[in-house]
Amino acid sequence: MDVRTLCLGVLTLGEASGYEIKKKLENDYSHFYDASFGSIYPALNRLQSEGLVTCTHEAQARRPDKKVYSVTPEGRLELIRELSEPPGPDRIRSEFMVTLIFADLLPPSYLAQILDERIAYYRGCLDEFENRASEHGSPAQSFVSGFGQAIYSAALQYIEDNRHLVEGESLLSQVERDRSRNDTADITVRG
Amino acid sequence: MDVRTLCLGVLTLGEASGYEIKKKLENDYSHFYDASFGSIYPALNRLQSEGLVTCTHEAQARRPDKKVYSVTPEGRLELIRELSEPPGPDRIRSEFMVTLIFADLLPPSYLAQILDERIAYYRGCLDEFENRASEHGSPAQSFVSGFGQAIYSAALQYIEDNRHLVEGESLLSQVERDRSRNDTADITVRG
DNA sequence: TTATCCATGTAAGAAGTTACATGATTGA
DNA sequence: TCAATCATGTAACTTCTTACATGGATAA
Repeated sequence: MDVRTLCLGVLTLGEASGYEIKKKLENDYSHFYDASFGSIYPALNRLQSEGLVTCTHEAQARRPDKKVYSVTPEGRLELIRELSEPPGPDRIRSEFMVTLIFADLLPPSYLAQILDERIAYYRGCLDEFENRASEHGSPAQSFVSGFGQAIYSAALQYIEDNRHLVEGESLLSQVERDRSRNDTADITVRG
Repeated sequence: MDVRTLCLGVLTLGEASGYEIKKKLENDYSHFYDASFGSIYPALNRLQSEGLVTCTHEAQARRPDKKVYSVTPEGRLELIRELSEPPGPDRIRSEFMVTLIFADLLPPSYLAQILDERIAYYRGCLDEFENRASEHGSPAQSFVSGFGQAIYSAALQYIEDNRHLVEGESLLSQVERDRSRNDTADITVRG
């Protein structure tokens, strides 16, 4: 699976320009894959030279032509062929988790900070998932989006429940800190 | 975060050879990062030339010398400096999830197969986590391992509960199939 | 006897990112 | 006025993987 296949896939969901493909990946699928312009534009040119997509130029005032790509029948076949290869294992690189392996070397205040930031990040992702919940075209897309939600939700819960293991605090002081942090919100202590 | 930093980190947990670093990454941390020999060995040589690790040669009969690396005080400082950079976002590439986005294009039997395989994979990972549960050196390492467990557990549960969305089966036929699949095991239908 | 483990290393190649070039429009 | 959005593209660079070279020991 490379950027070429990814573009071919996005285009089967509807015609789009390179720019729009990038946005779609950022907004909808960035949790499972991403790509930069520097790889998308060459991929589209290659797909076109292979006859897997066609391109129509939309002239625009004082701006480069918008090149809108559509998948050809051969392109659709090629995508199916690619997707019929058994998917490789998920590849994850988490600097965050690697950092925590070495938590003993780092100051507790710094650890608290990156844990807080990560929690905020997951919360933001979950909010976005909920905002987009209505946009899903197919059940399959609901499945994929729901998977992301389930994972982030589990990650959030786990970090909240277990951060004391890296911060080296007693459970008691943990609860105390939660109390002061949430003093304007509901106070819930999870079991 | 690159392989160089990763090696430096693993070596702060105890001296090791390149080969042993690779094994340790495979066994303990492969869910968050991995690296091949082709990147580990050059990284170790670079760390040595930078004075961040030292190396002792253990002669071995009819086999290349085993080169055992240890972190120097400067190496430890350098690691702390690296880890003090705020960790970048997690990068995930999941061919599996990308494939499912386009489930509509693929035969249900194939989808069932890759879903089954993924479930088996998660089960295997969870078993391994449990087998290694006793080996954790520090609470921080328990945290990291537990995080992996929490994620795989959530992923497994989600796929089992929602696979009908991609397989296009009715919930009833789903339950029927589970029944026949588990006919020698406990039958539990999750709500 | 066949595969896997042990043990290090290099070179070629794949795949991607970053930075740059160009430049008007629109909203804060 | 400052940043972001729209819009495509190239070139240099980084980083890692794969395949190869070498080869005995050991377990199935």
